[in-house]
Amino acid sequence: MYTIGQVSEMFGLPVSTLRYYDKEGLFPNMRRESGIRKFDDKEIEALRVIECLKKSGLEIKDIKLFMQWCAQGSDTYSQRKDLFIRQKEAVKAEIERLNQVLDMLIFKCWYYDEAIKAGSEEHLAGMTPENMPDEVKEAFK
Amino acid sequence: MYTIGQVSEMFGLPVSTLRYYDKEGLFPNMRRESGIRKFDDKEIEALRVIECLKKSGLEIKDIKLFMQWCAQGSDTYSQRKDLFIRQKEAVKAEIERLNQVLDMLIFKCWYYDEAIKAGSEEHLAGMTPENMPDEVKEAFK
DNA sequence: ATATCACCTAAACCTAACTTTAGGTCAATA
DNA sequence: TATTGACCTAAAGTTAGGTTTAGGTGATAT
Repeated sequence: MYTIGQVSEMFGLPVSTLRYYDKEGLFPNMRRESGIRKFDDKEIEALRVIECLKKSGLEIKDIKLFMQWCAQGSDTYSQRKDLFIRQKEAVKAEIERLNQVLDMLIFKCWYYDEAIKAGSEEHLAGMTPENMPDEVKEAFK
Repeated sequence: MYTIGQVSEMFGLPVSTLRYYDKEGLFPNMRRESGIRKFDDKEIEALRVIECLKKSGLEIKDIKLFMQWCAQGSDTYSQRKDLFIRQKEAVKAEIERLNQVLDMLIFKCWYYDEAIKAGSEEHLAGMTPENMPDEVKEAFK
């Protein structure tokens, strides 16, 4: 059982953010004592899941839905599982996209390395992959 | 030499977005003919870089800076390279973060699989890694 | 000749996810 | 007793990255 200030410390989140999450319905049936929020283990675990789902790209309103499913009990297991499957695929896709971006960035680092060495970019204009180090070739498409 | 409509098609970006980028200074000294924007190869290449830097998490105002460096010539090679190095590290870090999120999501998929099989979550409360498949263990921390 | 189409601008609008502000309660400390 | 500190609310403000609107120009198709 923690106060909002303690939870803020634990998670490194501003108090205002926790209040905002609560207002958005991310902690359905959180306890209160004379108006003051009491974060139980259930809310702490919820917050961990919130952080995870947020990082996976889910919006607050959809996280709210998930939390409502949790409050509804075992009838919603498969909806919850499906959500996690969707987010899993979304994160996989995002990682793939970022790996392509990474290739391009690796190429650009090499490109400017060469440009700095030569003092100009001119010789880099009609470049073919043969003249590039292996790690850079991939990025050339 | 392309019109804004052609570039919109090529990149799958709304015309309004291209105008917005221009207004934000992402195409310094783009040509115009009687008021109408002309996208040359330089701008097309710029747009490719813009897409990459955006996906790497760079803000528009910093992309604008980069484009100004490009317009300034060879004096700014090392600043440009440093930027790409920074973004490369940022993307690497982001990929790592997402891999952790992915672990958690894999765990949750397994968790709800078990819960569905058993009809309840009760037996999952005091779980230790031994009872989990290999791919799931990592996510348990 | 008129209507449509692609282009233009400035300015208002939009959305998500917070953050800030202004004002208030209550308990403990100086 | 007065003030500090942790909590509360409702409502307004903020930011990034666009999108939409309203009004205008000029070339081509009917």
